Amino acid sequence: MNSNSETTNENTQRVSRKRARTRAALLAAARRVFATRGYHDASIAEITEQADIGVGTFYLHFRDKDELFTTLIQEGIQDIRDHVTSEALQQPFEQMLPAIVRLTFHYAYTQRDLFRIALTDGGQFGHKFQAKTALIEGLTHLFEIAQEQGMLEEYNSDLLARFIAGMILQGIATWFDNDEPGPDTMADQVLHLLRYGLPAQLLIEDK
Amino acid sequence: MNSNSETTNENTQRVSRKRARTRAALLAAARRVFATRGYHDASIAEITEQADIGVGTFYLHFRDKDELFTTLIQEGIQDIRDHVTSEALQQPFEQMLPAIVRLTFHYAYTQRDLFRIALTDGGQFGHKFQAKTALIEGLTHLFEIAQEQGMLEEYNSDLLARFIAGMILQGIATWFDNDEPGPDTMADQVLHLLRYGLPAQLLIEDK
Amino acid sequence: MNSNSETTNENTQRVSRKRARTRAALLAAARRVFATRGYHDASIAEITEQADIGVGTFYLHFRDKDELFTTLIQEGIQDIRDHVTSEALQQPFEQMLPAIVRLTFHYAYTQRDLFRIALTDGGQFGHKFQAKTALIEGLTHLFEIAQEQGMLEEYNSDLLARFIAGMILQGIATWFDNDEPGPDTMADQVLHLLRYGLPAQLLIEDK
Amino acid sequence: MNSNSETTNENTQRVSRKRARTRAALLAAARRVFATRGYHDASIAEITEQADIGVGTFYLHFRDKDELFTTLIQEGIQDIRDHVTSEALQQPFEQMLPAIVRLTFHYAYTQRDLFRIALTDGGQFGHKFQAKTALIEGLTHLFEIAQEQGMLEEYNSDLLARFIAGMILQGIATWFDNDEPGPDTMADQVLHLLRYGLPAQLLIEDK
DNA sequence: AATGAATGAGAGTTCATTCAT
DNA sequence: GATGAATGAACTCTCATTCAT
Repeated sequence: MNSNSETTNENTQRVSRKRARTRAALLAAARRVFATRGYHDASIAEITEQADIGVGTFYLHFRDKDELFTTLIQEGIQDIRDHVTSEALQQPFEQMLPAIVRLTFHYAYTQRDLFRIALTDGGQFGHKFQAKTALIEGLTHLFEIAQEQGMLEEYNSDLLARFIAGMILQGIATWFDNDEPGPDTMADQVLHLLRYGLPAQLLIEDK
Repeated sequence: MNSNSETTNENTQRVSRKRARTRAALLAAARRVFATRGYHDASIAEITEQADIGVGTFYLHFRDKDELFTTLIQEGIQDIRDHVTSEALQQPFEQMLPAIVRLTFHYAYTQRDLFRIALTDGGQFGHKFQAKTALIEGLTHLFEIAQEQGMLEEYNSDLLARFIAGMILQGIATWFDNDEPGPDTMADQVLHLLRYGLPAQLLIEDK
Repeated sequence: MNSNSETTNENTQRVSRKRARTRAALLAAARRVFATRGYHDASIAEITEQADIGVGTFYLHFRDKDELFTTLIQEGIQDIRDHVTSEALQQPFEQMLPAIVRLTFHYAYTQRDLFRIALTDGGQFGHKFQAKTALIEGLTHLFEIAQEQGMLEEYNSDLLARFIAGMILQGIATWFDNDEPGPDTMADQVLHLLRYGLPAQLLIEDK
Repeated sequence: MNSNSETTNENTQRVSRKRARTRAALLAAARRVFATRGYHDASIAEITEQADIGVGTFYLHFRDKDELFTTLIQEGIQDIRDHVTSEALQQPFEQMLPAIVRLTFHYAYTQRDLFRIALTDGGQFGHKFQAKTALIEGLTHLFEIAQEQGMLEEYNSDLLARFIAGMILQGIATWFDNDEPGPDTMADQVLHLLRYGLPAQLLIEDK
């Protein structure tokens, strides 16, 4: 009996490991295919072919193409978010914004293909999820704390978060065509702009 | 003969006016349909139906769906670009950046639906054209001139242009879900950030 | 202008005649294919191929396979019903039941393939429509009138209608395997049974 | 050895009891699923799920879906046939027809779901088996004996059997939508019609 | 020039059946 | 013997595009 239940257990584990491997193969293939073809021109057939599994198997793992796409993006973004969050939280509060900017550029650089997919095709998915949402939320949270401490009084913290997210995402989008400059330069430039702004001579307005 | 050629001429004009009206009806219908359905779920049939013309007629005006989309975006963007450029050029150089920011927000606000289309679905069109391209180019040009005058020495002007375009586009994207805050507040916040940056307390880094 | 509008009118008519021909070709092909394959094993591809039109064209005429099937049966049944009804109504009331039985067998014999389809596969369509419904309704109506005149007091008129419809349909079903005996013999036998019943010796019951 | 072979025997019995239970569970589940979904929309997956066994196990008991369906119907019909036959044979010949009619309605009423399946989907199975076949055969046999005894000379006994089977099956089909009236009333009405026929006033024909 | 019926390639999806475990 | 993940043929249906009228 003991051996029997152990065998069953082993089998269960083996089976679920196999399942997980198939799922992972699908996600990896989807990443490649979505990146080269875009969401709509990517066919399930091509994805399963690249993953070297049968078409029908796809539907054992994902309800449909939408769910595959959503899962791919969300798991990828979640992964980055987890890393960025845990590392940024090791910083004292004053160093957190630079940390977030640097870490986001850093991880996004290693996952440029995922961002290409998310930013190119993600918009079609009714804002349910978005690559940018996580970033905006994190920054908003940070700025709200800063406001409670009397800083940033002139700013709407949500807008501010969006602007900075916009800068970062535009920086990431630069890598879709060109791998240079790398994440460090990107972060330097963004942080310099945030710290010093532009020369007053460029910002004259008469009312 | 004279009268004959005049008649022909009149006919030609009438025909070309009719053609132009049909074309305009198609573009207007496309704008509505793309905005509600997105590029891929918009069908030529629905567009022609809304424009109250036959399906076949569509192909007398546009080679295919892609060309319609591209034309719609490009003409819309060109229109805004023309306005922004001509008005900004009336400013002295030092007031040009604020003018561009304000004017871009201003015109984009009146054309939110076009930007929704361009930013949501535009990414799929292999970077051939992009809503952001015009903006980035304009800003890059401006910053290059500033650099020639010895300003912005610490910045890569192309990157700087991208970051600021990113801020503006993210501001515009805010309007996809919510009409508030309006273009003036948007511009104020962006310009404030560019002028004063963030408090040094939020930007401490130890090396 | 006159000639112009006439031309348009002619075109419209020609086009709609063409449409009708295509639709008729589809119904005829469907009849053949459903008869040989049964509803579920009949594919749209085979039907359109037999009708010598493109697959897509099918969907200009029918929403889906269900609608084609339903239409096929209903138009066929309606056709028979119209004939039977109009001819039976020319009879005095007392001769109506024999007329209905004879006419139903008569027309059904010429449309055996349609009944094969309706009776073989029709059951799957949630009783929304049925080949038998028309017949049962007509008979029920007749028997209700007879009851108002004091006849058939021992009978439930709806049940009676069903039983007689059952006999007739079973007679028709006989032709699915064998063309003999023809409609006249069928009607003779049914009417003889209805008129004289079976010998009392076969129907003894002790309570 | 003795004990060993006994053990083997016990095991064999246990295994075959288990097998039988699994088979019965499959048939019961199939009955439910076919009744609610119809043959084509019933999936093996749903049947095995309801039977609480693995999909693969299904194929250890039945060659395919067709065999399951055929077996389900045939075993059910055979069961009724056995009961009806054995009970009817206890009657003297003259009472046999009423007995068959009553018993058939009686057993069919308790198995309405099976008849729904057989009559709704059975037609698709190329007349290999049919719910009605058994009934028609039995009646034909009866009428042939009656004919040998000089009765029913005006009738074709096979046709007569079909007509009466048609009445009974139509009566049973009434229960698919409505549980009323019960089997006794059904039998009463059928037997009354067979005994007395319809009033001559409804059956006038002029030649 | 304008029309819209017709086209058919190609998509997503299902499910009876197999077979390694 | 029992399992259920994997399979892939086959299906229905869509829609950009064509072309006879």
